[in-house]
Amino acid sequence: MMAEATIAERTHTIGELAAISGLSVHTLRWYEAQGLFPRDIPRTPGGQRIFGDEAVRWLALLNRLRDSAMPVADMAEYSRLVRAGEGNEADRIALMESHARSLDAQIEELIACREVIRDKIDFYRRAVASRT
Amino acid sequence: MMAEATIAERTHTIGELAAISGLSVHTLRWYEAQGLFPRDIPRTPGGQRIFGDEAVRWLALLNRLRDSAMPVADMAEYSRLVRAGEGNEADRIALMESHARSLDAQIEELIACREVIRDKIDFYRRAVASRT
DNA sequence: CCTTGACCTAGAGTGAACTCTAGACCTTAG
DNA sequence: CTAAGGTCTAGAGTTCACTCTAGGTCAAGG
Repeated sequence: MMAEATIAERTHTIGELAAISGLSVHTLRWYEAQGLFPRDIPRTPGGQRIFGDEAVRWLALLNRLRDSAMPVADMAEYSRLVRAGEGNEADRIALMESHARSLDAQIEELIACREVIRDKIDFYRRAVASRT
Repeated sequence: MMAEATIAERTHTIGELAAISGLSVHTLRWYEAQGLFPRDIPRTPGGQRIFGDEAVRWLALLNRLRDSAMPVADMAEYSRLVRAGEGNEADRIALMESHARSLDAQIEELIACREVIRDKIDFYRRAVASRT
């Protein structure tokens, strides 16, 4: 029983993938044009895109990268490395480590900002309280 | 001695303020046009802007807000509240608390991203190591 | 078959936040 | 007084990351 395949890859239309990934259909097509997929997207005979679960996972990663302010150009560079296949791990590590450093800096910056904001809020609260 | 004033406010030209704040001269003029200063900037008889240390401190705050992704429109709203003077502390608190929540969300998001990136780096390191 | 809704491409348009240009004016050191 | 360099305004231009339009094509239900 269940002899066909161990991993059942589901396929998705671009509309389904949009619903799953939270990106718009327009954006997905634009992402493809920007080279943000690590392999060519197969098509139906009629020319419509067929995405696999691989694409779903890949977009989850891209969403992380974008949410941490990686420029699209850098995501494209990373996609290019993955597309090129094994052997360029050093480049991928370099790219990711550079981004990790940016991420550390962003987090530190935001924590400092939060302190400033909290001080402001405290200050206004006290100003209000002292006018009882 | 020193009878004139207890606080010696230094004045700055727009170029000096740009050097201090890290913003460009163009951006400072644009900020003023967007209503991002809590009071009118005085001018020389010839029409050139005169900034005080107050402006330096204000821009330090704006830089914090901008670095934590507050839209210019929100900074303008905050400036408007400060410009209006005492009495609207509740509004200022609401604005800042809303931003603090956004900040908390951003920080959480970035920490999650950092985990993903670190996992990726570890994965590539192991891939490289296993090819000794 | 036929309709209807999703999909296709190429390219134009949008919004945010700057960034720069042109041509005139101001300020200050010599 | 003059020259050099900073500043002025109004408005155009840029970059990024989408977002939408027009004019078609495709696929699935009835």
